[in-house]
Amino acid sequence: MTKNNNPEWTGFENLREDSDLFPSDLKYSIKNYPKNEVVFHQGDICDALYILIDGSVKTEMVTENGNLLGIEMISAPRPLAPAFVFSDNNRFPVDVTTLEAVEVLRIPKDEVMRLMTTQPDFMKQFLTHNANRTQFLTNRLQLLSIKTIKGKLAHFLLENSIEEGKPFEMKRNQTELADFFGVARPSLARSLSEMMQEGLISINKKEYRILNYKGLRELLL
Amino acid sequence: MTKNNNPEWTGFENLREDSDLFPSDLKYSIKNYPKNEVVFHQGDICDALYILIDGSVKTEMVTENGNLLGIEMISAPRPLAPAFVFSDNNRFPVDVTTLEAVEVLRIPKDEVMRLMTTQPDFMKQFLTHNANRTQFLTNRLQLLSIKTIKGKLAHFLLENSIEEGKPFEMKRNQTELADFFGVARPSLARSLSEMMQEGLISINKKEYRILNYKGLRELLL
DNA sequence: TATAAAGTGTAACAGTTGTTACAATCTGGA
DNA sequence: TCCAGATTGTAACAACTGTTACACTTTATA
Repeated sequence: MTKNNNPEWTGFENLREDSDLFPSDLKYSIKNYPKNEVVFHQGDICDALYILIDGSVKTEMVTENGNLLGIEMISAPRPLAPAFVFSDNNRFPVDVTTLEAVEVLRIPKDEVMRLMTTQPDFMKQFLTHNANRTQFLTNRLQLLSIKTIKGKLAHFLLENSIEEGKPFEMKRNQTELADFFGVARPSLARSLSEMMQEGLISINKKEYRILNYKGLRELLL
Repeated sequence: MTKNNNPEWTGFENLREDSDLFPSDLKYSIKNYPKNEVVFHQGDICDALYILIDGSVKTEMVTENGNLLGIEMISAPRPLAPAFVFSDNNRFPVDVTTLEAVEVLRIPKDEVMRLMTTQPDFMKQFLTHNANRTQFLTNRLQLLSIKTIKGKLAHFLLENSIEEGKPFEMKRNQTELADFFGVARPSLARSLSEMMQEGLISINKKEYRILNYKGLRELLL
């Protein structure tokens, strides 16, 4: 679900050199941020296209009650909330926080519009990327609409396991996973340990393994 | 939240006549559906841009466990899941069901691409619309991440009330509202009646009124 | 208007989750 | 290596929600 090695948004690696995607006179600026710094706050005006060209960040949504809802972890190169450049209420929907030192490219809105109209490849990439982001959001919706924690876990684990029986690396710790699901951390831990006792899964540090696919799928019924 | 009188997507009212948005040789087709018919199933391939030009539909997501999650009600004119034309996995994320007799315009994907490159106004409208849809989805995410039913209700009511003290019309019945929140109908009814007894709101048929704004906001803390 | 269908109010109970608290373990950096 | 902070395991209890069932009311339509 959280593929960050997606090749769908390219052309930024060698930005300072020539690029097919960009005209040579493109106006842009670059800004650096250290580790664990907030790049954007939820609600900030989004008046330009921001592209993460180096490093990685996490995004999370702050609920009115102060609870966090983890959204995703993003590795360069990828744009940050690109859809919102063009929305009527163009504000960031999430907090963006660096996980390491980060470099962010900024292209003003009117320059983005120029790119859209003059560079069909850029436009296509932009459209496809936004479409995939929408798909990602509907996935999150589906996950959140599952009512039980075990159901969410089953959905998540089945979606993330590459192949039957093979383990995979869980990139989130329990706290982050609980935020991702929008549940309390001890509740998640309880569900995990119950599923281990039931022989559905095994966990060794960050290595998760599904032991009983059929049983997991039944949690979704 | 569910504004359907949004003027953001126009130019389809007089489609059969001339339109600034469309070249005269645009290839398209039109299809009609009766009331209570499924126009698209979740998972159907989305190989074209579909625009609702008459009538209204509802969209809902079917969870793996068979539960429904109501998404929104859409009135013409508006495109249906336009983002997904360009996604890598271009499938409808929801069931689309007619609420009345409906007319749907279909523009093939390559024609959409031609429009995007030759009609800047169409492109801008498309981008803005998709941006607003993304915003809508993040709003749904935020709503779903609120853990208590009363919290969801408070969020929803405060967002929908136009002005302090003035009532507003609730367009959904309890069953639909429960699906919208992703909760069970009797649980929603219980929360509603408790909030009435606590003097927070009053309900008369479809007319909802907030009696105590401060109290409602406290449910979000 | 009569009648069926849809929508609503409510209750009891089981099941799940949140909260809080604390101990145990792991991990990164001094 | 050692220590402080982060992460995880776990328990008891309260709070909340789901499930099921049924009566009542409203609405649509034959």
